[in-house]
Amino acid sequence: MSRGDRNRGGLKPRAKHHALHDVPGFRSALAAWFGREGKDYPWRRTTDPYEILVSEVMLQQTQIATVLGRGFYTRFLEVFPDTRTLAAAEDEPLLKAWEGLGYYRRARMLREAARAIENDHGGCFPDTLDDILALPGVGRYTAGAVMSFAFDRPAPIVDGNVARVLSRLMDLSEKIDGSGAQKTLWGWAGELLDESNPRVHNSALMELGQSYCRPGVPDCLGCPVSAFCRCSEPELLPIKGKRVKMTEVDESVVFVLREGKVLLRQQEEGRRVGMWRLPEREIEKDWPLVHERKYGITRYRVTLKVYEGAEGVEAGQGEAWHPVDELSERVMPPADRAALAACLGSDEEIA
DNA sequence: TATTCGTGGCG
DNA sequence: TCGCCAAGAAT
Repeated sequence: MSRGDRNRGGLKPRAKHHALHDVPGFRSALAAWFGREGKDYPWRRTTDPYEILVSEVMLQQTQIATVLGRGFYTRFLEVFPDTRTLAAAEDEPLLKAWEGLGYYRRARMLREAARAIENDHGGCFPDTLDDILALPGVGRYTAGAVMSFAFDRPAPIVDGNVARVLSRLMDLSEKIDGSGAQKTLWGWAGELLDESNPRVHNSALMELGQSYCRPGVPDCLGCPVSAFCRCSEPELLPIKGKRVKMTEVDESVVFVLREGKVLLRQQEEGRRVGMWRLPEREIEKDWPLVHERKYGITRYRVTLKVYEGAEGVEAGQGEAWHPVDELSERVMPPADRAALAACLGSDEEIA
């Protein structure tokens, strides 16, 4: 018995309809379900385009649970309630509000977007697709999201959720990474879009992708649009390209505690620019290894090795001594913060 | 087109 | 433990 047979045996109903042949039927089934079961997120309680944009940028490649559960969204809007305050933000408070979210370039580009709105649009958030798309850090998806969620204007969106939903719904057999498949997906999103109700329609499509039509094995029995779904093996869709292999790397850094201060180095360029880290150094033979931890960043599997430096260690270029009781105010990557906490907690053991 | 950019949670 | 990957965009 193949996986397809088992699937047809009861898990996934066979499609009776075709979404593109009964577009109104598909739209109403989707919207009706969303009306019943749609979740209540903070960004669904506002139509302020700035607040919507903040949520969308935060949610790029980041799970709702992270943004919501750890309070990033609410905290960010408290510190930067509008484009004017964000446009004027200094690096440190900006990155502090983003610390732990990752992809820190997003924060800088969000500030650039706020500056563009202040400088090029007189502080008034643009309400056309082209103008929103022109904002830094805003691509096709985010522009469509702001258009539909904030202004309730018709613009299709295709994110990971929608791509999964549509690839299953239409039984898309090609890899979704390619430009051809992307064009197809955006085309479907545009055809299916309910132009009289874009906010609800797009919200529903995305939420379907995170609930019933989730990655891996979906819950087709509860799915409100299963009658329209053409695929027989949803667990095999969408088809994705190969992932880059992880590369093992070591980072040897030094921990020095002197007169209640620790030595840190500010990242001058590249990833995590502006953030304070334990200084990478040539390690002397007699420095003891005091802590070791692994973390992943992009395609690297990093082993962070912390050695306790001896008397002679001095602050070099870009380095400074930071009082231990002020460390919470510095902007640091979670790995460095955790390593530092472990070193300060117990100087000797290797955690 | 392929790669880069973070982090945490989950099976 | 380890691979997978989540409301993408820029280069």
